[in-house]
Amino acid sequence: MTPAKPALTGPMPDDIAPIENVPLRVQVADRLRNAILSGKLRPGTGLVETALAEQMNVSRAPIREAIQILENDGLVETIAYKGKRVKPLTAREVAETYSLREVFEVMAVRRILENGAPLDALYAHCAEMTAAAEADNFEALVAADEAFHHSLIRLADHDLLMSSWKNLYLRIHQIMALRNRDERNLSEVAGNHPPIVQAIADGDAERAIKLISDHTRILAAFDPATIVDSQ
Amino acid sequence: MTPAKPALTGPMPDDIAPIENVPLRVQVADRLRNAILSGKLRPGTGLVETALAEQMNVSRAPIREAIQILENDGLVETIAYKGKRVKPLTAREVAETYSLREVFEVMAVRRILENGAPLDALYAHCAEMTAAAEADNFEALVAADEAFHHSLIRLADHDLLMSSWKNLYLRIHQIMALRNRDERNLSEVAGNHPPIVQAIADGDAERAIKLISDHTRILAAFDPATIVDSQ
DNA sequence: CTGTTGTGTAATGTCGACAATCCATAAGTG
DNA sequence: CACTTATGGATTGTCGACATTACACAACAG
Repeated sequence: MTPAKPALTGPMPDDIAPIENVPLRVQVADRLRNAILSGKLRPGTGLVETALAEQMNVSRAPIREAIQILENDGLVETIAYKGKRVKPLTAREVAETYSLREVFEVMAVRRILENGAPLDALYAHCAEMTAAAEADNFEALVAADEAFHHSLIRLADHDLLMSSWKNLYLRIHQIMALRNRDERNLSEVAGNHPPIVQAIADGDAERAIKLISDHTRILAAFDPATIVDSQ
Repeated sequence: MTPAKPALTGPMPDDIAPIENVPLRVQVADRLRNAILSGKLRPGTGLVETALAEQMNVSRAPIREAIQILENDGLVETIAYKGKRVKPLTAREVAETYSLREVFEVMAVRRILENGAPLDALYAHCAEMTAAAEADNFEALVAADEAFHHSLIRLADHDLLMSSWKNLYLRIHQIMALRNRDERNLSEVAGNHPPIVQAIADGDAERAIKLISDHTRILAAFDPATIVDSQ
């Protein structure tokens, strides 16, 4: 069926890394996004195109487009002829972000219960969390927690929900970076998740929804003083 | 308390219409958005910057930024170095759009029930719908329906929900424009709404949620043949 | 001193030109 | 004939320069 191909085209290490042709605007957007999400660029900080352009050694065009990308992400806002700045983060916005997240995750659980889905990934991330908690590794716990919730959304098999959730989670990253290190008991956080998976596995809709709902709501508690709301 | 101000600053007709300084990119984006939402630009249609620029007598910069705005709205997608096009609309996307809308509206009802809100606007829009149905005015009915749901979301007092819903509703506009005129009985559509308001007024959460849920789900029914999905 | 009016500066908004990339098609090669 | 390699055209990506706007501050008038 498939005739032998010429020998010249030998097997090639397929991780030779194709040359990524990432447009400048994307590179710029990624750098700025990282800065914002890591809290290095605090809410209210002004973003001046010319300054950024000079700093990054590119023209203003990619900078403008990058900032627009971040605007789409909801991380930056523009005031015509005045300037662009990292979107201020009010206590209200934080609360709204978490409440919408709750709705998204409940929706995911509902869909998983209705349509079914393999729960292996969820179990795996639970294990990761437990391990991280025992090792007292905060970073790892946070990563595993995000992986858990990401998997939960993915299993819901709903592209629009996924993209909406991802977009929302950007702000959650920002919020987490801005607020003081959570002094919650690590093992408590880790312990919250397995019952959720169990309830889903049991097909117990009411319990699963209540658990995921409570869980995301608890995460919403935050210290308002850490949020910069500069004008 | 307030000293009399100099007479020179007399009362001024306050509808003197401030000169609107709408950036070109916004004008372009609005025009393109209208074309897409009204179905004149069908999904899959390629958007060539140079052509648009010449056609609208502006340079490519505002065109690019306008297209990016539409990308944020989820109406356009870009393929690097290849082109931009009106995002194809698959049956799956349509279904996802409506299911997410359902979740949003249920969330709104929940919040209204929890926090309370004046329902006058909802009653008013119900009346508009009834009138439109009696006059057999399809356009007016659609407008009133949107106003009803918009008010519902507004009453939930949740900015993020509002912006998410608005963004979602853009696609609903597009879908409605693309699919054949709904042959549903106008008065039936109009009649769906008052019970929802009544249930909210009664504080009957379960009924209100079921009604709004059923209502939005019914709207999701569509004729797949009318959706263009040109690869 | 209060309020108005000018002016300058800094930022965004817009433009036209050039560079980089992809795709299709044709030319070349064993 | 199968496959590779040029080549051309079309499209997006990037750049630097100029236009427009808004704000702050100074100068001025009542």
